[in-house]
Amino acid sequence: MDVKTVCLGMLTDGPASGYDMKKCFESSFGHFFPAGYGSIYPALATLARNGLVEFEQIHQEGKPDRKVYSITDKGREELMKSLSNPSPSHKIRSEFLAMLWFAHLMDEEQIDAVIEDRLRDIEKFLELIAAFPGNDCNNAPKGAQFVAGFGEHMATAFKNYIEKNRALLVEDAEQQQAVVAVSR
Amino acid sequence: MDVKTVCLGMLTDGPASGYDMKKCFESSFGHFFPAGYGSIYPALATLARNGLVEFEQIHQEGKPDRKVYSITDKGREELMKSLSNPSPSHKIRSEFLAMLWFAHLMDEEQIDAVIEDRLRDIEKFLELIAAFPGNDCNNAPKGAQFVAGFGEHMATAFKNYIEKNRALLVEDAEQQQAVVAVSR
DNA sequence: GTATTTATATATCGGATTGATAGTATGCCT
DNA sequence: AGGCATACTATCAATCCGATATATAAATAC
Repeated sequence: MDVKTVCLGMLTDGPASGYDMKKCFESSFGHFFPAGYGSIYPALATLARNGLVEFEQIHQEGKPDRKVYSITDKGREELMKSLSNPSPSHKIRSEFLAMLWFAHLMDEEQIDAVIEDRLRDIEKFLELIAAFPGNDCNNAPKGAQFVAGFGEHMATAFKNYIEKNRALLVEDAEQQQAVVAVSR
Repeated sequence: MDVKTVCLGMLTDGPASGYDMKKCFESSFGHFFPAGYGSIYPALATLARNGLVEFEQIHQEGKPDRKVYSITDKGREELMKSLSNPSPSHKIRSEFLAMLWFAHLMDEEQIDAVIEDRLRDIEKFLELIAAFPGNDCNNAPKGAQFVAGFGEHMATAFKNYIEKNRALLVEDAEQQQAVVAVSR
């Protein structure tokens, strides 16, 4: 399940260009599987080299050529093989949490700025996902609904946790000794 | 806030070897900022080259030599600069969600296997974090408590979401049409 | 009426990260 | 005797990330 596999999966919904896929990554996959051009184009090149996708070069007036990719039978087979992995990963990479681990080295203003920035980000994401009911590059809402619901659920949990526990970070050292457990 | 910066931060708590830091990444940072030897050793080499850390080679009877790193004043300065970034990132990379997006291409058994595997993972993580109150490589509990609490809170939310919504994934197409929104 | 931004499209590059592997020595279990 | 765990170091290929380059048209701003 790398970028190649996700591209392959997107193509089961119909042919698309690298540019189309980038948009799909932004709108639908962005919050749990981000990918940029630097991943997508090399992935498509490798897939084509291995015969898992094929493409047609389409000339357009006034716009750059499009390379429209389609999945092949071999590609469909490979995709099914990937989907049979029973232990797909789920990883977080958070500069936010890494930074706050060292909150004792920061001053209050810095901590507040970081927290407020994150809250804005979450709010923005919740708005984005609210205006997004099974609309775009994949019309099979079964998994899409589950994943969108997941995003909303977790973003809300994130927000709640920050709001209830941010005070912990700006307490001074004496008070802090009295705190035994993180509030829940 | 890359691996270099986190290593620098760890060293504010006292000198340590690459091996020590790996253990710290496993026990404390693993769930939100994973890093392996392939990241840590090059990071330490670069930090040393730039004078942000220094090290002492310690010979041990019966064991391989240890390279014990300490942070320098220049390193402390650099760390403070990193901690002043007001927009640290927070990213998820989930093969799990990417796979379930394509649930309509999978059969029920596969979906169940993937879900059960994830639930086991979450349970394992919750046990791990329960046996972990401000113990190891960083003795400043302010941020550590916040981060550990975060891990527990989010893992619980994750588990709850799966349990309440997994049925959505194995409904057949007709039923699915009747579902309007993801339950909350 | 010109300037800037946005949209459409391709692609590459340096640097960072991942996951596996390699090497070397001790001790513990069966 | 063989295998595995622990304690240390380190590197390599494959991949990924973020920024950047290139080009043109349409839309919007000033």
